[in-house]
Amino acid sequence: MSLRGKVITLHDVAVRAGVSRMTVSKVLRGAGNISADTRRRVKQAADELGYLPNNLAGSLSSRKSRMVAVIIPSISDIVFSEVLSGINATLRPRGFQTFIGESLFEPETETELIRAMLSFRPAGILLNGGMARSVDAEGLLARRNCPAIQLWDCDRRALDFSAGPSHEEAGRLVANHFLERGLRRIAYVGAELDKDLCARRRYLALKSSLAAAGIDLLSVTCEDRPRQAATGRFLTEQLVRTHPEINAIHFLNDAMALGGLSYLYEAGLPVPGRVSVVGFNGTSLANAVRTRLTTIDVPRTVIGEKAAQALLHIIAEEPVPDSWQAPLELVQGNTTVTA
Amino acid sequence: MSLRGKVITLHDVAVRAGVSRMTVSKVLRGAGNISADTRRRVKQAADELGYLPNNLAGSLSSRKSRMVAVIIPSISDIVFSEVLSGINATLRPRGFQTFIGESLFEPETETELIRAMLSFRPAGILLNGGMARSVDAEGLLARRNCPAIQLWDCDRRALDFSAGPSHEEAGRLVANHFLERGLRRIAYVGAELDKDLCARRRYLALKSSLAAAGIDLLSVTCEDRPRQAATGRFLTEQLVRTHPEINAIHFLNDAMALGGLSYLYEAGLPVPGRVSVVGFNGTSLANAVRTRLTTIDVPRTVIGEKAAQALLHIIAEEPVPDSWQAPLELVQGNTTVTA
DNA sequence: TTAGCCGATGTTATCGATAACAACTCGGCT
DNA sequence: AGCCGAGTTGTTATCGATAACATCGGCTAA
Repeated sequence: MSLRGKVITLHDVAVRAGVSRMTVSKVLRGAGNISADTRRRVKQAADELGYLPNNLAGSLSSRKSRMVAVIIPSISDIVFSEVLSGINATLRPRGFQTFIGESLFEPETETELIRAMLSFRPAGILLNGGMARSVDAEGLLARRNCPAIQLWDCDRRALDFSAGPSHEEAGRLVANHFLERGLRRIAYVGAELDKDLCARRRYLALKSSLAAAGIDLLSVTCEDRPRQAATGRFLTEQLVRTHPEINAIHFLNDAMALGGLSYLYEAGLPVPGRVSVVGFNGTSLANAVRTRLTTIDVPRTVIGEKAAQALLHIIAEEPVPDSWQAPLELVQGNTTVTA
Repeated sequence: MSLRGKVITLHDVAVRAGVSRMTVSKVLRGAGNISADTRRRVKQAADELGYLPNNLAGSLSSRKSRMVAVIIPSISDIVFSEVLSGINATLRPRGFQTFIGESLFEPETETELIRAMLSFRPAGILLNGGMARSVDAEGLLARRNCPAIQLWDCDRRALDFSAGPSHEEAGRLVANHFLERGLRRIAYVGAELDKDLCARRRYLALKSSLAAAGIDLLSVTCEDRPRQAATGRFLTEQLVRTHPEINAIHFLNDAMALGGLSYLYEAGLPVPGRVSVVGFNGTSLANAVRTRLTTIDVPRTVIGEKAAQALLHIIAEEPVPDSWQAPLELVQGNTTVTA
């Protein structure tokens, strides 16, 4: 704490403006009835002194806060950053500031973040559904004193509100897409399914939908590599080497699918002639040029907006439903044939 | 604030454990001399009640905190997320929690974030250098009461410590790379240079290095599109249409370079035969497969680590230098010819 | 025996704000 | 004149913790 000079408090502003601390507090919060003249003097004094309110004291006293905690698994994953931008777009104009924590899909890290965030008594907390949650974290959330909202998962309702897609529906959509095109030698490529339970749910839905059609889904996954392009490429190479008969692949997300595609191109396996590919998320759609990946588009920004709106309603003590299910759209690209 | 039952405070734990509040406080912080028996009783009581310390009160009273504020321009930009992971890797084991804010390169948003973060009296604040900063933000930082560290910019020393590359050096490196290969019809492609002052500095260094060699740099930029692949592609198309003579392009970052490359391939312009391409950051190196972009690799994670280490030193009141300059390496790929 | 010290625990004041209510001014009305 | 109420400002208690110091047995050393 390199203190540079004296810390300015309400008291200093009050002395300078020639009023009481309470009056300063009211002016700066815009509360109560204060004469225009006093308001001006107080504001000027605060400006001149460079007064910065101490939120620790303010929130402690009022038992209110305009801070919203958001805990996401990975800030580098475009999916979550777009959800976040929807959240920010909704909350900032209402005077709330979001503080973000990154859990890296680690339950212990998530638990520590929840503890750290809740101990600042935020106005609300938004966290990602569909990841393993520690017993401690469950306990913290059970005794929370602010609204809590689940993001990215609508299958498993939890907390005060859930906003996200049905991952089971996503798995079924992919299954139907393959089946409609007569593809029967199907593989799934993913990573970190022990951590990303939403992805796991998509996988299981795909598997069981195919099983219902008498098809056995081959899965190639690993738990110790990130859910990214390089991993998609690596696993695809393994898959093609060991199971050359495969003619359709569903990837955990678009990033992995693009990595897989790069290998397929290089290996001279025509897409979709020889192998059909489907991703998930729709993050690739923005930059799609030569390769337009067939994928399931998820309205990422809207999910953030809906979650934030629900939070605002709960704070305002207005009734809200228990969830919002994000619509999914299977977008036909050129990595699978048109039906 | 959906309060669920009573909020548990130190008082409740104290009553349950049959000791005073102070004793509970000491036990839970691991401070002072408390008998093993008392410690056990207090911990058990806290567990049973599900006690969660109120950081607002604690930090207010002790004037200390283990929260570190990090404000980055964009959480979706891999560059910053890797810097952040270096920060987290260093701070978390030391018991600090980072709270992240996203400024979107907007000075007003950054100002509000600085205000919001500082009003919680963090143990330190890390912010991105090289973006336009409002007068208000400068004022807030000037009167801050915690160490402040600048990330990603080492040319313009500021705050208590700066960790980042010299963007001027980067510009010169690219200029030399082109000159050594006899390339003289050179263009720069970038976006949002009014916001991203580091990129602007690289651009200016490139421009003046080339000018010194008698070469006029052509620049194709736009201020209202993001610094991403799609923009790189769009601008490259414009560039090629209007200036077909160009035979070397430096892009603001790797993402834009990859976008540009996708257009060059499609347009049938061989790389590097017809056009040489250089990026910046090194983010593409991880996933590089067919196309290995020539780029300047920046040790992104290390920058975060150095910044965090400096913060820890300052907090411990140990002396630190005023900056750490990140080494830059121009990595030869296959988008420029080998010298 | 008794001063002195140590480990263990409690007491009091304080951190910097806000809630709730008290008090005061002033003009208008009866 | 005296009362009322709107508008304005101040007083007191409180939020939930920690710092600093006080207290209190018991045990050691002179």
